Amino acid sequence: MVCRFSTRLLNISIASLCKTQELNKAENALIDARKLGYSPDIVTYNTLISAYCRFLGFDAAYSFFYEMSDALRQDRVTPDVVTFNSLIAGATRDRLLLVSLFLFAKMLRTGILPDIWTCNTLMNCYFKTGQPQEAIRVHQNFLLDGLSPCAATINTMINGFCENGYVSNALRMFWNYQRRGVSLPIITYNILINGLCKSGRLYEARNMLKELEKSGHKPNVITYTTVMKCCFRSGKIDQGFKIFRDMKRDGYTFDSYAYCTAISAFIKVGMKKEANDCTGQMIKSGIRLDMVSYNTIANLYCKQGKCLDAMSLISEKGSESDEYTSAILIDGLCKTGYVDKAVEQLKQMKADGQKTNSVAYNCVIDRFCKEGSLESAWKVFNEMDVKDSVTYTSLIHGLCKNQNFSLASKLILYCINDGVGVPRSANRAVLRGLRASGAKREEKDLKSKIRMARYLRRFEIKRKNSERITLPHRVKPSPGLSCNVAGNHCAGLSSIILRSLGTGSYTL
DNA sequence: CTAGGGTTAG
Repeated sequence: MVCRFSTRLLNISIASLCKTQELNKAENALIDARKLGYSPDIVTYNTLISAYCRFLGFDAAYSFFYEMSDALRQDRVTPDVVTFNSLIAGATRDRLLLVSLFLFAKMLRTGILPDIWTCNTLMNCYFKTGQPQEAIRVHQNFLLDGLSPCAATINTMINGFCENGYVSNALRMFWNYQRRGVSLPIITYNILINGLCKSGRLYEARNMLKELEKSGHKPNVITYTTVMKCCFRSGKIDQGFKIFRDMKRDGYTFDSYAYCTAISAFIKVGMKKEANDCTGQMIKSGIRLDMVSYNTIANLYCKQGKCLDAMSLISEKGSESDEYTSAILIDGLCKTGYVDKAVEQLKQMKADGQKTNSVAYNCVIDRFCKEGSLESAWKVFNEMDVKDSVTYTSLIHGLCKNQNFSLASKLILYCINDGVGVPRSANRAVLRGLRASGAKREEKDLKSKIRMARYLRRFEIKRKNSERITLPHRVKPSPGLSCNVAGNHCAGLSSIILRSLGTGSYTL
């Protein structure tokens, strides 16, 4: 009895240390507890594994799991379905599809029955790696094996559809449940509002918000943050700030998502005082500042011309930084006249083997263009392996500034052929230049091509918005692939693994 | 334990 109580106490302590991201302390607590003769159970280990996955990545979690295998044996603790679900979720977070599938196979082989959360996590993994068809297949196979979907299953599907551009499938699923009188949690509404906003379907997003209110839910911080962000990205700036003020008035607790959304919008529209005040509030509120919060603060510093402060903020804090951090700092350097330093940083990034950061490159190219150093801009341009709309826009404007309208015109044609859209302002600058330099025929030609491309794009958006995945036929369990787990035939499941892992290389 | 919102460039 005493022992059980101690284990629970240990688990609670470890869980709270994990929550505050004090993983070293959590692990030490486990080590100390074992020395003192307390016995951790599977919950203790699961808590640590999922915290490792979340904060340090899958590799760290898996090494921990591996290093702990002796301890697990000594404590007579065997991994359970939660252990594997957590590991699979960790692999999913790092987009390691094959690792997820491998873990799933290992789980079945160990004789642990998957549950509905295994299904949710595997589906999520397929959606996140851009394979909605396979996600649907997982779903069907799990239902076939007798598991019933839970709310998270529906949410994972709806969200996965939205993320992969099949908002219509998501909506259809939502209305199907709605019609059957299934009450869906607020998360479902938030997912749909976000999906509709991001695909530019603002009218429907608005209706979904009304639908949420009809359902009896009260919009939460996430709902408001989603809608606020949607306003900013669609240019309804005042409406966005109104939501911000309403949230404050109604006493919603701001988290770092809400703060960062508002702060970034303030910065973008040049409301310096508000940006500063809001940042001050965020810091004073005592919420834990994560990487995105630091990126946002660094961006504020840079936009105030204090990019050296931004750099020391990031380096003081030590560890975490990502491609946003580099882009923010490099842009800061460019805009305060340290282009050479920015170029140095680009080289450093490449040397460090970081994944290509086109935003950072775009910042430098744009700076060179604005300075009129077209040659330097081309040099950076040629070092990029993925060019995008912003890259071309900067160059087009740069070329126009240098009176090289025919090359600018060629770039626009190249973009049209490649399906890369550039803003109207870039098109206009080139057309104007061609006209002024007397190239009437070229101007007319370009104009009609731009018009045609615009028409085709609108058409494409319309088509895409109504696109739906057709569901595959139900897969019949095939006895040959049957994987008998504790008397349960996981036929559909094993076929998923075999299909994805290829033939022969893995035995179940 | 596992699902939803936030940060960069023209």
